[in-house]
Amino acid sequence: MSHKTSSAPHRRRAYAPIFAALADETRLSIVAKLSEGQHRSIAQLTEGTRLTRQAVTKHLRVLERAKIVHSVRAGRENLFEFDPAPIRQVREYADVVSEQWDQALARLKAFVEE
Amino acid sequence: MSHKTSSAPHRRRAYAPIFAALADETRLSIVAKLSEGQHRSIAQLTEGTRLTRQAVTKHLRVLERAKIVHSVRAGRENLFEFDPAPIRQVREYADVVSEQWDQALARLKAFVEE
DNA sequence: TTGACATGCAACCGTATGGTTGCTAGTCTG
DNA sequence: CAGACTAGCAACCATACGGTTGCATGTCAA
Repeated sequence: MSHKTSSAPHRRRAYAPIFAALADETRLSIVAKLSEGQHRSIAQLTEGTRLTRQAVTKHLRVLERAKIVHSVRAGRENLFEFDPAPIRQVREYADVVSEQWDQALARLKAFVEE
Repeated sequence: MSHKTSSAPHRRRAYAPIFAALADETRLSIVAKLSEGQHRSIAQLTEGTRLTRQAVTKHLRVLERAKIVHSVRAGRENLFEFDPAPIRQVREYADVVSEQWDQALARLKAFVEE
């Protein structure tokens, strides 16, 4: 085995769906709100925006599919909570790519200085 | 000023377009290839995939618009190179959200333990 | 100069996406 | 129970997206 052989479940390259879920301003602000720690109902999350509740619901489903968020029924309302794992994967992706790039630069520098 | 007041240009919340550019497997593999350090022509980048050169070109334009990549004309070919700044922004985003979440958990824990 | 090669441009296509509206169905509360 | 509130479902719409094909253009090399 070479490096980093599944220290965490990892889900091998499922980055695109996560990025897709984050590729929308509305969704980003929902994530921002929920990452504050408090769970919120759909109505609450709709409040700030000038969108319909339905639109917000759709966005929440997208975030839910990407596991960035999960919902819990509480009586008549549906409370959404933040789930940190995918965001950590995003960070991991950025780290891997950045590191690969840095190493490439280092090799280039070493070659030029010879 | 509170914290981290523009240590870099920062471009204040333009995360969504970056995530959108990364929300596609094809584009992710292009990024993976280019972050190895070597610049590549469109034809070269098309080689591995079973896509048309045109499709790859479109993906490259998307990455270009997001500043993840830039192209340099070299005779009859167009060489694309990786640009690390947006990926660093991605990492920064993940850091900010993760930290906010961690702090929320810490506050909760402190409250419970009181 | 003539191909062969590397791209660019434009039109076209099917499907996904972001939003809306209208209507229905649980769930509290007075 | 009745009304108010929270949410789900479905249909519909315009536009964006991923891909393709066809044709034109620029460039290198024999």
